[in-house]
Amino acid sequence: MRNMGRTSGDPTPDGVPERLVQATIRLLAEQGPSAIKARTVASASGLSTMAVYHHFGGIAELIRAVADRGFTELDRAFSQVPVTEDPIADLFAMALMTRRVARENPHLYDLMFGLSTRRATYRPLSDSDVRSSGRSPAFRGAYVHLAEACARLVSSGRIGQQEPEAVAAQSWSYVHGCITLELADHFAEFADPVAQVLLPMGVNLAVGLGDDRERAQASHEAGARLYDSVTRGSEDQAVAE
Amino acid sequence: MRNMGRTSGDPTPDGVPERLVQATIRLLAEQGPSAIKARTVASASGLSTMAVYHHFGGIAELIRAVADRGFTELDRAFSQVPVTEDPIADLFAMALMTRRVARENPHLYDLMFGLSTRRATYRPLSDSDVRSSGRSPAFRGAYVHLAEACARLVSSGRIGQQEPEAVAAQSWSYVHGCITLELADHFAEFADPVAQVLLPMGVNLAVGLGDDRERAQASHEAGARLYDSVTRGSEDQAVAE
DNA sequence: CCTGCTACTATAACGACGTTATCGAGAACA
DNA sequence: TGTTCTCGATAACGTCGTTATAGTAGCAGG
Repeated sequence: MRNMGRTSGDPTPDGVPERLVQATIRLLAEQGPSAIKARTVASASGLSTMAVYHHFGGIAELIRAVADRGFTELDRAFSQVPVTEDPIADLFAMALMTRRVARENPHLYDLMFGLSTRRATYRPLSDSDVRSSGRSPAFRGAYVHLAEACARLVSSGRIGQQEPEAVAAQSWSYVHGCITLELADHFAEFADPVAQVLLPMGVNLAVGLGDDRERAQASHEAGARLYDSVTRGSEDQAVAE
Repeated sequence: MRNMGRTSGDPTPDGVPERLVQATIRLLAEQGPSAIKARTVASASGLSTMAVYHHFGGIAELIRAVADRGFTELDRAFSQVPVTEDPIADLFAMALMTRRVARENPHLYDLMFGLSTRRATYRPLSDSDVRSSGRSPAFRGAYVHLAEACARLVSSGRIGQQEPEAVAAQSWSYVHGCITLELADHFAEFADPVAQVLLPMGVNLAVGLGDDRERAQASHEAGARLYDSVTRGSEDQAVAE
């Protein structure tokens, strides 16, 4: 609650809050949200339950910090996608990145976009952890990647003249909907949900936005190659253990 | 757990399980998921906590029954949409219906599609409440409306020849993504998320699937009229209190 | 050295929760 | 009437989030 427990060094801080957040993320991935208890995360971190309350204020704030960490990881995943001359390929690569992050910790993704962690509690949310527009800095860091890619797409003239925010909202809705339904096992009838739903739907959306089908199809393949090159290059460097 | 507490009368059964489910739904809508406790739903139903365990087995099963009731309401909402000669208009009306159900009880919608209620617990899910394909009968009842509309769309020849299941998955993903992001306040920048995101994106998806933009636009307006006629005709008869 | 202060943590406790054991009320039936 | 069963109320147990209390370590000044 007071400071971060570290005097210097920004990458991979080894402070107590960091240990609590990472232990919570690990419990979330291994045992689901029902395993997140004050005593559980404390003992998994080698600490007492008081550490949770001194550094975060309670379990609710811890969970919110964990969800925010999820957006930080999404931001880092988006940062690995290079900016090419094909905005739709970039968007496809970001879609596959989002799916990778979601599948690495489905419960964390559920926490990031669920309602229970936002306004469920009685907080007036006028605190300092919510800065300018009601969303956390980590969230906006990830969102600007999407918004900038959509802005590049509109300014390229490849699709019709329309608001970049609307394009971003549609792209985001399509990816988020696909991922959520896949995580909830609603795409069990598809052997390869990416090849059968996510990517064809992206091509359809691009065509609906005004792109040519051939170019959209080519961007889909370019985006898949972009994703492969990025993920193969870093090869589980994001896994912390 | 044993019977339904009623001897006859299928519509609006007044048994104890029904009272518990409706009390839970009401608490969910008014105070969020954190208000769902055994003592809370019991006292809200004028009963003791034992009623929950006699009829459901525990809070987890109650919540699952509540989520299933959500699909029952979605099924009933879809049943109110008539089958016209314009499948895309029908799909637009169903999309608006889904958004209406979701906004009537956002936390219930979150429960229906979240991960926490499915495989979070340690159940092997080989029970009898999951019948044929891993989904509840109520879910499949709602889903067939979507699947049949997509089958009508494909067989109409209006879009390209493609698998109806893929069309259904894409339609579902798009609507579910839009609704989820809107419920999580991620569309706060849009004054009218329906007119600015949901409906234009539906037109784009229809165009991407192979429809003409003019016909898709006309179906969008026809679907909106269809939705208005249905909802204005029943006018809060679904609200149980 | 001791003293006071700060930052943080462990221990123990309190109230609330999910769950269960036990028992009583009422119906069905012989 | 007696038996059995269903069902729900009461009370209890263990766990949870949270808090009060007390303790440890480091540091400044004497």
